[in-house]
Amino acid sequence: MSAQSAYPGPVSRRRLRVGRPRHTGAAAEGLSPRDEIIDHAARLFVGRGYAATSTREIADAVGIRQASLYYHFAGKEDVLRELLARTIRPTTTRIKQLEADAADLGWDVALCLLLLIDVRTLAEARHNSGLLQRLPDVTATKAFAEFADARADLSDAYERFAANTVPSSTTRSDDAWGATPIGTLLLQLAEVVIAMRQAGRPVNNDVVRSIAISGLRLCGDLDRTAAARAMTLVDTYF
Amino acid sequence: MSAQSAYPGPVSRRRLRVGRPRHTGAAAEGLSPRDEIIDHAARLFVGRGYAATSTREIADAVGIRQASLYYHFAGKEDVLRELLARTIRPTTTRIKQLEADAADLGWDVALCLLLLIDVRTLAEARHNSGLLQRLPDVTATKAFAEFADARADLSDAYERFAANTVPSSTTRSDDAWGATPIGTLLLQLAEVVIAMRQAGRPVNNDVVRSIAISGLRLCGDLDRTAAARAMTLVDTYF
DNA sequence: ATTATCTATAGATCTATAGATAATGC
DNA sequence: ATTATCTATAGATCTATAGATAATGC
Repeated sequence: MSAQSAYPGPVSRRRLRVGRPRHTGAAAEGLSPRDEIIDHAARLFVGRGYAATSTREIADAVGIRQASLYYHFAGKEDVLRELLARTIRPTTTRIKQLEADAADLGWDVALCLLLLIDVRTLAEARHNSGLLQRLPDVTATKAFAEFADARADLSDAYERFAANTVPSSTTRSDDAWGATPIGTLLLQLAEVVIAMRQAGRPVNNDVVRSIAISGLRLCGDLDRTAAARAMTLVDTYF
Repeated sequence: MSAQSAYPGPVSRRRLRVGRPRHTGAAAEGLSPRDEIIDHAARLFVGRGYAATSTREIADAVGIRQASLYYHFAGKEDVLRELLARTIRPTTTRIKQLEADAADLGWDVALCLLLLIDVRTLAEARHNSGLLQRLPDVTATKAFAEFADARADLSDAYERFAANTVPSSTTRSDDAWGATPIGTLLLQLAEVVIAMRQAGRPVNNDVVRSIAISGLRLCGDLDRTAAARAMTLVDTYF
């Protein structure tokens, strides 16, 4: 109690940030300014819509002036671009590694791992930003078109993993899904967690496991051991 | 061929509309101006989002000036209000009649009829406007709050019909749905056609029948004859 | 007279840019 | 010097209102 006023000690140690202070004293809660913006934008976009959220509302939430956003992002759509990218980036960045490891792991385990990484990314995002790709005001943007390309690459990866999991001739029964590629179905399977979160249902570990098992079943593989093995490995990849 | 030029006969009969002509010659295609606005607004709201669609875009699509919208609607949100109302109005207006007829029809048939009217309303709307109630920029409006009240009344009606269909003590098994009322589940069952339309899958007669049967199953009734009977009656109510 | 449009515009945004400023880093 | 903010503002919307106008109806 006596020493703390003698010198600028740890008590007043919030002065670790370069740059002019914010007009609200409010500093980041451990996040970089960029991540702060992303976080508040995600909350507002998901809660009120993309087009309906102004850059001013985002800035107010962060505690900075509207114009200060433009130091970190080229514009509102650039914020959206980053948000959309983050919903699949953890998955897409691990495709190569999983594909290389698949010979050792088994393609069925690798496929489950891809699904699990995808599901957990969507499930653990703070604000269900996976929802954004379903909003018409989002799908009308250029940023979405770029995201759609990246998502198509992910769909292709699912397709390759599925093709290696089970001989293609025995994979599919031509049913109501028609000619929809198995990769598309697997990606949509992962994305059911978006609807679950929207409905307010928690995505617990049982749900995550069920999705992995269902993914194998879609490929015609009824063995559950691969899914169980993937569940034990997912943390090392994630 | 000879008499038609002698007097202003049916050939030049497009001059049946009162009011100043539109700057584009474009007259309505059989619709009232109000319905024209509703139709184009639905297409644009569903395709690009509510907040992202300006009143000018709607007016341009209709072929009138932006300000002319305000003769027919109090504002943009009033257009949304009418669009949302139309997604349940055919159903809600028939609740009383169905409830009165239920003693004769049987409550199971009446329940199926309510579901079928609901489903066909959503399925046959030109622009999948049922989707609007899921968009964040829509749910943030006052118009949506009013719609939510009306939709809650519909949910209550489903609840009553379900309660009369099967003795309540045997109705539900307490499963993953927890304490969700059966009326809520039935309404959400009807609304699956929104997602089906969004996914581009056609909502044919088989789908409609399946939904009626599923509704009875949710109530614990495995008899299909009530659903079949409702299918034959639905056109007389719709 | 009534109806359904039109023109013109006010006032409130909203996005983005230009340039100044107040911190820390070296 | 660098970084991250700030202030001020231009220019482009966007919604809604006021009042004029060009049809038909009576």
